[in-house]
Amino acid sequence: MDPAGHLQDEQNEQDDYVLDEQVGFLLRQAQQRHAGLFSDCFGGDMTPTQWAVLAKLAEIGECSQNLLGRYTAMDVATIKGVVQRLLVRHLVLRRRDPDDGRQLLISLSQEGRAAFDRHLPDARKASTATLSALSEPDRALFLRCLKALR
Amino acid sequence: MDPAGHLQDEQNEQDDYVLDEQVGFLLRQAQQRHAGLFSDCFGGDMTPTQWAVLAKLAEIGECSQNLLGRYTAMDVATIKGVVQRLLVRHLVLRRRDPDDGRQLLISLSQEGRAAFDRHLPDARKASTATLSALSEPDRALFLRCLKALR
DNA sequence: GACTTATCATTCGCATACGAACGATCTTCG
DNA sequence: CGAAGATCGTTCGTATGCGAATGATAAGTC
Repeated sequence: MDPAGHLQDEQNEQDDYVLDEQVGFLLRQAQQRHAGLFSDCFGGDMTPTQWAVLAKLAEIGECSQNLLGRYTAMDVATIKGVVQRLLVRHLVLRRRDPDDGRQLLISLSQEGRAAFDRHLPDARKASTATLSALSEPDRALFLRCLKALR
Repeated sequence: MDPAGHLQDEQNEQDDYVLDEQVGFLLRQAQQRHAGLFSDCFGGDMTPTQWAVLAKLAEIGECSQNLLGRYTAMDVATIKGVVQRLLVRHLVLRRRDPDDGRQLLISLSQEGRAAFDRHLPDARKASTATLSALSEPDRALFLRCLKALR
């Protein structure tokens, strides 16, 4: 009786784990795909994280490095490296907060503002290209879902 | 009434670029969230990529390192490192392909198989936890969308 | 004012990720 | 057979990403 083993608790669960159906695995691949498209649209000139910093600075203006990291979803160690690389390229400015000796204030340089303006169309292209496989209503729902599991 | 406020630049319809609405930015955060949940579920014992290799090997059996990388969506340089770390932990075996001197054949060790069996419930928990913010129908649609933009 | 706690930045170590260059090996074709 | 091209694995360099430890500074408490 019951040779296929429908013992609802154990082996049934064992067999239906398919890697290609798992959120994490799909999320990783989706991000890889987006990173590739992003690089194409930007001509390899900038990474998504670097762009995120520029875009956030353009949005809110000067900001402490720590807060900037929180706004752009980056660890303190990560934001440090990203800012460092943007500094080398003279796209951002860094100064000590005169009112709080702990903080570093980061802002867009003129070059950084120009880079933001110049690449804004590329950023839109990257977003559009990434979602191109989805229908218009699916895109909206997909973005809502993504935000929900943030 | 100029509800958008004062116009400091020639902004307007160009400047509706909001970082927090972009797919790439949301994808990155979703993956960060999942990585954290995954680590929690696994007790920090394994990374998502390492688990992907184990799960794929459990699914298809012995496999060349190169093909394994393609199945798990990893660059040749990446899969090399992941396999190396799994080798150190004795979770996988590696041997030269007797029929093709270029290839390395990777397979699960007994320990690796045991680790897979032991962690399978954790993997399910991680997937479920990641999607916990979505309704049941939304989960299915979300996964379909993720697969579509792979 | 002195002590405790909190916050910020830096650093280290480890683990993905990918492009590019390289050598070794297999396959194909002339 | 032998040269050309394809495939596989390795290595290097660069860029996220995170946990943990450390030192500097600020804020809160007594």
